[in-house]
Amino acid sequence: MTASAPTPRTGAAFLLAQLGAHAAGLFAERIAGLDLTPAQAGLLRMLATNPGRSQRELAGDLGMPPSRFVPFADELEERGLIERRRNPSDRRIYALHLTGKGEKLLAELAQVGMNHEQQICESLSPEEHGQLLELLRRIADQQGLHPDVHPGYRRLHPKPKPAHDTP
Amino acid sequence: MTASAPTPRTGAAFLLAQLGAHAAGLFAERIAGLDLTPAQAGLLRMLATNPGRSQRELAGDLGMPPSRFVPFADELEERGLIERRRNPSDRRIYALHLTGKGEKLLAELAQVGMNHEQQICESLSPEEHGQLLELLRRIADQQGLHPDVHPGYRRLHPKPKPAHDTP
DNA sequence: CGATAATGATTACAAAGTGGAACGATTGTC
DNA sequence: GACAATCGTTCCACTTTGTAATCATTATCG
Repeated sequence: MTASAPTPRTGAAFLLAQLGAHAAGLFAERIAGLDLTPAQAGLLRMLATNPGRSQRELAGDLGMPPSRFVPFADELEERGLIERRRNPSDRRIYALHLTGKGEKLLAELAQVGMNHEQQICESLSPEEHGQLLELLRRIADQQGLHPDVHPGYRRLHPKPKPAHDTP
Repeated sequence: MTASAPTPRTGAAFLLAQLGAHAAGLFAERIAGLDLTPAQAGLLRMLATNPGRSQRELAGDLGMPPSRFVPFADELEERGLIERRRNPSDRRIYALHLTGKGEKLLAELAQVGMNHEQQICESLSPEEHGQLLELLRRIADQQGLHPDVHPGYRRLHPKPKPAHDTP
């Protein structure tokens, strides 16, 4: 076969971007069954691990302007998944918390995440899966990525799903 | 340290999505110096490896509707990077080709890609880098991903670069 | 202690991005 | 030779996006 390739056309960085978008899209499809977007799921997880933060902080971590965070949180609050609590010492701030319903949904979300993980890593042996995890964690750590947020959360609506059954 | 984690909060799938978005964003910043978006770079590469295809085909691979592909290709043509050639046997079709200028830019792009790869995999030994490549390729292959396109190409404008020098 | 600046949440709004439908031109089918 | 299909393109309504202005509350400071 031919030898020299001008570009490493399938370098690790490109594969990461490609697989990342693929995995993110697949995950978005899965959680659409729970009426959640990736950004919404991300917020729920953030609130679970770190409750009581202000909206501005959360918006910052999600990479979206505060103005768009408001209706974003509104919907989740109307659905009874999160709660806005006033801070008595500083009444400007809304401390966001997960409701019981929100925690329940988060549990379902965890299950979905497990299935998703399995689907993505289907072609890997348990040892290889462990290897991959370690390599990815190392890179993520060295690149200074926070454990809960990724830049893709900026986008609210992934897409309205042109399904495969409507002719 | 604490033991049970309700969710594999840093599973491989999540890390892939996170790192993928990170790598894609970083790459977008790099090629912004060449006045290119990821989608534009993707098209150039597609034309290099597979010239003469129709606009509809290319739009399909890029995941965008033909209506948006037209101005997208227009700009690249105005900049003299690609060429629309009429097919004598079927005058409906425009066969897209890379110009000399386009090939030249693609070479620069390859260089950028190498630097980018190095930056992402900085924390890995050569052996580990090879391991990662093999694992990612296996997954990508099993997930049915084409070697040249990834779903992130759907988006045209990555962002207007909020630089770090303008107060 | 009262005026002023600063911060958080929210609203208003203009600009841009997006996909689907409609339109000529050309080609395949029968 | 009429009719459906295909390609490139234009048109357009709809949504998404970020910035600026607004209101309430708190810190600063003379």
